[in-house]
Amino acid sequence: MATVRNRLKSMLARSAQSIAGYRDLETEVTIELDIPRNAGHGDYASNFALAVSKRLKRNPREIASEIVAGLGDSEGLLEKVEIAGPGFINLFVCPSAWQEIIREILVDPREYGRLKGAEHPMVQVEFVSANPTGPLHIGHGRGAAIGDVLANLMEARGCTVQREYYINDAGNQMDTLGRSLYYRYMQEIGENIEFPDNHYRGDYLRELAREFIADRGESFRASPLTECLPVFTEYAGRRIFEGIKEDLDVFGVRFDTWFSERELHDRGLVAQTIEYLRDRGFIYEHEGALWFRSTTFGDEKDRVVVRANGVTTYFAADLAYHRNKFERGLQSVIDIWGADHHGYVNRMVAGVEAMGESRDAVRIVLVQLVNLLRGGQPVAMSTRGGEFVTLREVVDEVGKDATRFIFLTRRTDSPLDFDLEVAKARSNDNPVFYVQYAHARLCSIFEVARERGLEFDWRATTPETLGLLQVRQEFELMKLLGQYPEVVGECVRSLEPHYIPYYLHQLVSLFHGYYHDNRILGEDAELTKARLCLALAIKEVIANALSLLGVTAPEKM
RNA sequence: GCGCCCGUAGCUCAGGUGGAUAGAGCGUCGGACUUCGAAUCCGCAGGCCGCAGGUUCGAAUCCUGCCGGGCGUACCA
Repeated sequence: MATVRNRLKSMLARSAQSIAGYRDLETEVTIELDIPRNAGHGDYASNFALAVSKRLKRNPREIASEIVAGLGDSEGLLEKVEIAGPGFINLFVCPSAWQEIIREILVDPREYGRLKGAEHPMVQVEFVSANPTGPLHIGHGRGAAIGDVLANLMEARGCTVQREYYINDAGNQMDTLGRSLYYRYMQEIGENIEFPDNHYRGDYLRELAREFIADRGESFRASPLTECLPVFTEYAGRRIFEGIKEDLDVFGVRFDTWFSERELHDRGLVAQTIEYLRDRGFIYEHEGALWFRSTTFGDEKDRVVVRANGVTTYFAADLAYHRNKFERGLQSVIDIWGADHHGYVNRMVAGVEAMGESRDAVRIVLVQLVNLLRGGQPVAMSTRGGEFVTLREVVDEVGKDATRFIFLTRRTDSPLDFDLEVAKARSNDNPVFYVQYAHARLCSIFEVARERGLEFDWRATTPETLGLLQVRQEFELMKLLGQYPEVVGECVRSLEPHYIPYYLHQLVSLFHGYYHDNRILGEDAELTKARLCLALAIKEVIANALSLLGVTAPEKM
């Protein structure tokens, strides 16, 4: 069913067609509805008359009254309409329209807020994609949460979504990793050898070296590095990657596909892509290197794809990778990147466009950095320096739910302070418990109802019974429940999940206040039924929203 | 230097496509449990929305210029 807002919008749009002079305008003015802050201004308000008054050269209040006169409210949606101030049209919706929302939710709670369109565009969300040279850190965790939830949201809006992890397992960073393990290995078996600069210093490689010794013994003591390096590289890469998968699993993140960069090279796709772009006239030679003409598509300078020494760049692999994505039949690609990669956005979009895709076939979400704090004090983080806090440590310490919720409660392009002490607190500081508590509390109401032998089936509840919901907070709750589909839609439109946690907080806060002031299980049997319907709808929407966030909705806490 | 992002309450942050009196949490202070969960609720205080112009009926929101902060500016990965 269309939302109340959309039904009102089309009513207004029909009426606007009959305004004198409106149809002569070259472009239509889209009708938008605001929810006024002040309840006296109605449930929804339109500024349409103000927006067109200049172009029609007419008084906005006159226009507004014509629109109001022409409103055909065949559904009986409106209780009253007022023209206010300079020409706002304030719409007051009938109570029954809000009460219907409860039934709409309860018919299929898990589908509420979702869209089942005829089209199911194939969308890929590529995220995390951390180099397999060390464990995931807290910043990766933020990208993981955002990517995972965006994927959930796209699915909710009718897309077929593929979650992909791009593994940067090519290039000399893997050799550096292998050498790093080798040096730790030699140290662990008692060789007096210095750990060189520019290698991975993290403690995880000391641990890995000890595991390696347990697995393979000390037989490489006499082997020259050049000879045994592949063994160390393979071991380190494999074990670290296994660790990454496990950490993601604990964090509740799963991928459909793992795409290897090395495979891209091995299958010749990088070379093929360069040839493909050369055929299309976007590759030229300059000072011994091959360049991609990304300036054609708005990049600030052209980019090297093959260096003078014959080695392809990372960007060349990225071009091949994105070409491959579209060849796999994806219609839309969303890349979740760390904000420190923002300089690569233009060249990547240029690359996609050069391959004949539209500019917006690829959308890049930049996730800002996470500042890790403990009790207000910064915690130093540096991969090479080896002093950092892993995602796993954070999740083990503060839990999956709190970690995800905090990551998702900020705009993606806003830097995030993550304080371990706050995240760990089982208190008001921690918004996830506030929301989860409401769910547990709602569950316990139904538990008590059962204990009291109360017969309750929302299907048997009539509109007349729901009409007993008349308290101010009940209307506020019903209206807010009605907004949920729009909130989900807004997240998808803007690729920003944070609206969901804010919505949840608002909903739960309203509920806690309502609960405090009113008895759900009261003296009046019919009113109790009506309130249980409302309570059930709230509980379902909370669970629905939490599941989109990948956060559990506990029945008890 | 150039580019991208950000400056909103003491702190951390929300404020689609411009709307009517700028919001929340935390913190401070003061109240509310004999009841369906007090991990809750209610109230007080707290603001030149970085600064200065501009656009218009109307700007936290759009434009320009400053100031301040983060990141990026490789034939690295």
